[in-house]
Amino acid sequence: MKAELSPRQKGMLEFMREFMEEHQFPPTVRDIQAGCNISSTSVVDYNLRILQNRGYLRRFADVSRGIELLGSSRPGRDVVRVPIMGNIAAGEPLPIPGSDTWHSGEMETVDLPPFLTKGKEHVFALKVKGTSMIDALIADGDLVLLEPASRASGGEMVAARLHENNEVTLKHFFIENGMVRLQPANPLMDPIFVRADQVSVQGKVVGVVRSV
Amino acid sequence: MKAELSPRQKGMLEFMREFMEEHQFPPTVRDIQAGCNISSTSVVDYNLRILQNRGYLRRFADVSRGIELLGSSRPGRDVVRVPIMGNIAAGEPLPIPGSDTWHSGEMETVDLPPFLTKGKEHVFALKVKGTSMIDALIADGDLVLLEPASRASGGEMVAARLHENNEVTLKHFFIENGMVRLQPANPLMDPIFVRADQVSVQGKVVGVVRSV
DNA sequence: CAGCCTGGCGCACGTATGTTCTGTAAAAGA
DNA sequence: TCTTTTACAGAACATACGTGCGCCAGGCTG
Repeated sequence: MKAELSPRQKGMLEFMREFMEEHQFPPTVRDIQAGCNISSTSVVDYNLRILQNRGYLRRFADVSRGIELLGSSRPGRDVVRVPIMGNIAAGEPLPIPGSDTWHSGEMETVDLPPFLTKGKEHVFALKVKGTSMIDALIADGDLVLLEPASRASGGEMVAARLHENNEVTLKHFFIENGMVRLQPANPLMDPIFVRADQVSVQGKVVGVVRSV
Repeated sequence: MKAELSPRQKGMLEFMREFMEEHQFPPTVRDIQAGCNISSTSVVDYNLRILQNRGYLRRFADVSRGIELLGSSRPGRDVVRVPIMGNIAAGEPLPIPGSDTWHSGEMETVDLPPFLTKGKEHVFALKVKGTSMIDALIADGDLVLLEPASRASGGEMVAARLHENNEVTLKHFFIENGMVRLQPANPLMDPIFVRADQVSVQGKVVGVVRSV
């Protein structure tokens, strides 16, 4: 089977994407025919069939506009809605979501590409206030994405609360013979060592988003 | 006009949203009829008409599945497709897009929430290799979002090429009596001063995305 | 009560739309 | 050369689907 797409097939794909941008339903066979200057509906059907076999789309038999665009070039659709639970700042407790606080209704949210949350459930976002996270390569105004967790395995970036001064900090988490090592993401900075009962994990960091 | 929606109308709205999650085309009148246990298509049409008048949706006459859901609960839609033009690493030139290289066809892309690009045109992304951008609070593997530019005004974060060693670096850009000051985002680190003809701006940084 | 809304029902009509059948012509094998 | 495959054309067919019409049951109002 040939790997290349004919120019007509490429044109049809592009037209279908543009069409779905404008309306939010797929075009009919005759829409494609008119939009791509094709003289017969059977030609559209013919090429649609090919595009389907190559995995560019799926068709539903006997369903009007029954075309489902597949593959990488499908805009929209794959976004994950993540709630912004509040702020994170030095010296303040982390607003961890209880299962009760989980109405996404009327809470501020962001739509993010799924590669940032990678299937993790209950990911939430916090807005960073201040520069106290700078050793985690996180600046003022950044959005950190967290996954609720109370334990962590070696090397994961976590939001850790130090009982001593009740501060929350973002560090890489290691356990080394009974002690916890909190390693800043910036290799130029020194790690912190604390007793395991003097630190508690509040969540795992799954991503950071910065808008300048 | 009554403000409340009848339970049947709410059910129809919910059904339509669920339907569009599953497929990516709107349901027909008869789909809604079956999905909401309504005994006649005309009832569906009747309530659809009401929902349209209240601004919950738009309908296209004589078009199968010609229903366009409006309002806040429309996920997807607002995403910006940004091409990933390549890598950015210390000592390597920046792959700046020419207008010829602008076919989004067959190029790797990411869908991002629009607050990251904020209306800027031709934004593109580069994947950071290595830790050379660490003074800009950018880690290995981060995705930096750039807007093509050859000039910058005071304080903007730019991708600047130093002619001396032909390195590209991300810094805040300032002009101070004929000299250019490149200020790292990390306030603990010292700025670089160079002659204006010894540096060229390659683009403005508009955002950073990190997936851990 | 007659009128007149609202909300619902069933049906049938017409068109919008997917599908298929019959050809044609150029390219590709053999 | 003959055959096969690819790509397209045109038309007819079958059905998916929106829409309009008539009707009915309650709840008002005069």
